[in-house]
Amino acid sequence: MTDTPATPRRRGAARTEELLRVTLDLAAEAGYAGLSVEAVARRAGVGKHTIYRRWPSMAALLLDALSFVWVSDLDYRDAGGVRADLREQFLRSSRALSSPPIGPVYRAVIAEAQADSTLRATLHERFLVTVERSTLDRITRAQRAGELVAETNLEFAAEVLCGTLYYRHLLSTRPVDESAVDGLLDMFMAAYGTSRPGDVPD
Amino acid sequence: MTDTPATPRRRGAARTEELLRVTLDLAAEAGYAGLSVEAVARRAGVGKHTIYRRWPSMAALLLDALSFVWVSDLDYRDAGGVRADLREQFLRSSRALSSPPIGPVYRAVIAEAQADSTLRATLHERFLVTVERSTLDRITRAQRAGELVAETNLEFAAEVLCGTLYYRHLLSTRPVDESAVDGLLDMFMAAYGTSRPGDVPD
DNA sequence: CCTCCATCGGCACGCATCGTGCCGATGGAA
DNA sequence: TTCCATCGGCACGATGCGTGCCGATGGAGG
Repeated sequence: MTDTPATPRRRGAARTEELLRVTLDLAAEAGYAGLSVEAVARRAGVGKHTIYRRWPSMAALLLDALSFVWVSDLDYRDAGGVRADLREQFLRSSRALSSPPIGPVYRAVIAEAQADSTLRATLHERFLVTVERSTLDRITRAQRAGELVAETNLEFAAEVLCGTLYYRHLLSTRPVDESAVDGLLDMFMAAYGTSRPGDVPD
Repeated sequence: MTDTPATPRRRGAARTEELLRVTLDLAAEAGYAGLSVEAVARRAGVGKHTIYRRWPSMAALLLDALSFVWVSDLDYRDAGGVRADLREQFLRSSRALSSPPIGPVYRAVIAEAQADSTLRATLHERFLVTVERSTLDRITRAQRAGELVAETNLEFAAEVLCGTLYYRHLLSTRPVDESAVDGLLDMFMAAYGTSRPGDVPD
């Protein structure tokens, strides 16, 4: 996406990064509306070719722009119990996902993906699955630590956790706030936690 | 009788219903691509005014078209236990949601909704919340029947159930099949069921 | 320091869709 | 039979898409 090792990019890489920034700026200001190749080119003072030379479509540009700011924002350190760690990460990524740069770009990608199954697969693989996987890693460690019951289908649990949050973010109008995250974790721990229900640590 | 085979130029309500059908046909054949006011007008042999006189935008048409075939497909009868009932309904609506007429139209609405928060609210209220509510009703009855533990936040549980399925349908590339529904219900019953295998209630 | 040419900005094209305006035809109700 | 709301058809300006062509520019190779 940045440069090719065979052909030396002269002004290429700098332009590429600038275009990503312009795309994010545009998204932060105008939202999903006004996100178009023409608009990015106009705003950057750039010919449309300079964009099409790098990305085959607006959707591809949006995906790269998203990668540019959404650098694996989920970083599960084992700081507290599994519940506290999940809670912190969910709240953190929820804040990022609903704030100007990322939110509108994510929406735009979702919209474009509805028309293009290849793009949808890319979106799923590059963002949704990534988030699920890091969540899965964290709860796998929790299972090994005895915090979760042994016979749990952790992959599906990770999907339910992340899917519910994405559902709220991208399809519903409800906010992803503390009560939502707490409710979700209540259900998760009630289903798979080894501590007794009614006993809510952390 | 307006059965003249030449040009039965219908008016009013007849035209409205015909336009909804044409929209669904178009979606079933061409999918999300090719869903436009122009395309519907062309296909129906109709002036664009005839469409704009009825719906303010393509998105509104799509919402009505969706209502036209998605007539509260969730009908929870209390046939078996809560798990069996949920399972049946989830599988049934999943089949409907992924088949030609409804699937593409739903995708189109999702895409349009990303650009219009009013539309997104309408979509949420008219479809997502409706499904959640009928699910909530069923599990509320289950709670009264003693199948679910008393202190459960049922509203949130209904959202998690429906949200996970919608996440799979509309954002991921995984199919909503029996194993997905079973996995989801496993988690739900493990969290809130009163007869939990391997666990000692109370 | 100079030459070369890949990349650059700018402009224009053909196509498509949007939402609107206008016109003459049509057909259901009075 | 008359009337007029609705209709189909056509055209418009605006916008975005993806591409083609131009002359300018500036970094790398000599």
